[in-house]
Amino acid sequence: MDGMVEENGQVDPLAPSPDPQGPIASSVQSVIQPNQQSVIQTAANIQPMLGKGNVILVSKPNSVIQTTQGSLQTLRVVDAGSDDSFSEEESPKKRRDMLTRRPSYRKILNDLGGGEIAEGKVEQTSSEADSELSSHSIPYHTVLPATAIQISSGEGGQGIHTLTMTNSTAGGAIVQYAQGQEFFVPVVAQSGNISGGAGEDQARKREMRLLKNREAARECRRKKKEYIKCLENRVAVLENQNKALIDELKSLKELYCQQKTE
DNA sequence: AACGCTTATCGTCACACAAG
DNA sequence: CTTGTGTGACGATAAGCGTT
Repeated sequence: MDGMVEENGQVDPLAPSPDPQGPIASSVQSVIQPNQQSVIQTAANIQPMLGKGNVILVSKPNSVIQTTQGSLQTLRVVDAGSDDSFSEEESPKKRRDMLTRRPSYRKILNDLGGGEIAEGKVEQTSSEADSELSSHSIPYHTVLPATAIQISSGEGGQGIHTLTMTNSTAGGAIVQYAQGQEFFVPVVAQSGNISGGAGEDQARKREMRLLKNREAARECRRKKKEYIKCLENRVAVLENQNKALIDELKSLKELYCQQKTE
């Protein structure tokens, strides 16, 4: 569990881990209902799900973190603050926005302080980038290993960054890198052909847009998958809660009947 | 092995929306 | 208004699987 519980009750898997050691590798995804006692469940093979120093914000005490092995984990209850909480009197519009609109990728990046990609982001290996670029007929050159240059982008500065090449063509050249990976410089114009006409410029822009959109689509699908996992997990959690409440009601009824007959 | 079906994944397009 | 981004929709492709 490396996400902060959002004010709308969802655990944002993209949120930064409070653990300074970085995100936990597990991918527990849970949904916590606002203003109610909640249960966080983990998959059977994921434990411990909370690293030391992780904080979960819930607005109700007595919430439970439960694993499928039946073990409970201590939950540090922190006052989430009234400003961020999801009050019952929230306007329907705002409430709907909160429930239906997930934070944009840009906002997530801003929240992360400068471009940390979520832990689920699959870093593009050199071979993948190779096939990616070659499959779209963009010639490229391997320039140098990434370890030769260090670029700091604040805490957790990892992920794909876009740099602008000063000696590039008007459209600029994209330099993508991932930690430990190589740099690739897409060559969109052959040497001596840099001053190409408007048609080439259009084609270059289109190529850039397609490349960006391709990556955006990937990211979008990844987030969508996580969101669906969250919903599925929520179903499981609510079913368990429902079952527990039914059992509790049953035992209370029996107890009541026993006392009544005595 | 060949075929058909299902499912997952990917790239692209079109559109809505936010920011400048 | 322009530009950039996120996402739904659509088609193409590959992989897995059962049937013949």
